[in-house]
Amino acid sequence: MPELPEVETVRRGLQPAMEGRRITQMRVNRPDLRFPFPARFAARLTGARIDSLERRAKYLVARLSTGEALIMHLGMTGRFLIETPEALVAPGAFHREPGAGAIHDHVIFSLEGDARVTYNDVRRFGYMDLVPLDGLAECRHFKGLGLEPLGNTLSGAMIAKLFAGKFAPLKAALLDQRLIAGLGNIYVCEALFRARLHPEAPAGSIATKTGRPRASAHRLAETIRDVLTEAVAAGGSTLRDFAHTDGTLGYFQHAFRVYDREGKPCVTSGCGGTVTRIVQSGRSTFYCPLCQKR
DNA sequence: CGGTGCACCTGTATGC
DNA sequence: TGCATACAGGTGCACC
Repeated sequence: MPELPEVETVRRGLQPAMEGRRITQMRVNRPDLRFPFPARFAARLTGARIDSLERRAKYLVARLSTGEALIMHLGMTGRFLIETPEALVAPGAFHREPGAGAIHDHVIFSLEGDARVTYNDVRRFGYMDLVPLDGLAECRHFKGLGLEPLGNTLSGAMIAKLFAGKFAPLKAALLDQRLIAGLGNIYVCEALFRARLHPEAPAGSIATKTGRPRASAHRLAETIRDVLTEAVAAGGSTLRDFAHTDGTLGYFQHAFRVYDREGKPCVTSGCGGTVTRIVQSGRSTFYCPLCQKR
């Protein structure tokens, strides 16, 4: 469930259960997720207080009282079950009937105040790591990460500078976390549609030869910001994997204009186009061939 | 170096 | 019903 809006939604859901609380017990049910857990993972977390829970791009970052940070990436199917005495379900978490299957529960945090947070990940593309707090930005996960699209650095001028001279398609450039960090397949499709830009156009085409922004670069910066802001406000998107959630996870999927709408009419009034699906670098791209120009 | 394609893993939907 | 195939929100790495 994990583009920026979904991760931010999860962060907000986990915050009350985790922030300011000490980890009293860790259960780690396997030696690895996508990567092996770091050495003595459970021991290094047990007894630590979580001073804050933050987000960087698609990562969750728990700052710990031990001088380390717990970094969590949700991959494709990572999600959290949150159980606290105050509420059995929190925004951004999934819900499960008591006693229901737990075969993909990989990590369980027990926290002060009888709170419990369970990390569940069917495909295990997610991972967790512990890194020193000092020099967090230089750790191997964050070094080389591009700009935060909801920060104050995203602008038409900045995107033009990043994309200038690139022949990779816009779709690929927007998915490249080294340039802009946090977009994924859904929100790239949606932002390109809103900016009326063709996903196969060369990334460099939004800039002049000298790297100055064209009008399309400004449009793109604005639509990225807009779609992410709206999605965060909606609590992210809930896709097929989460059909059995209780609905607290978000409803932005109802606002998709192109994603997963192959064969449906373009929503632009008077356009008359049909949403089309193509495959770019092995992943589905949805777009309107009439609205979106190269 | 820039760009592309596949591998990683499990579950579900679809078609024969 | 059974079985084969395609596809799914991500990304690290091998390869041209």
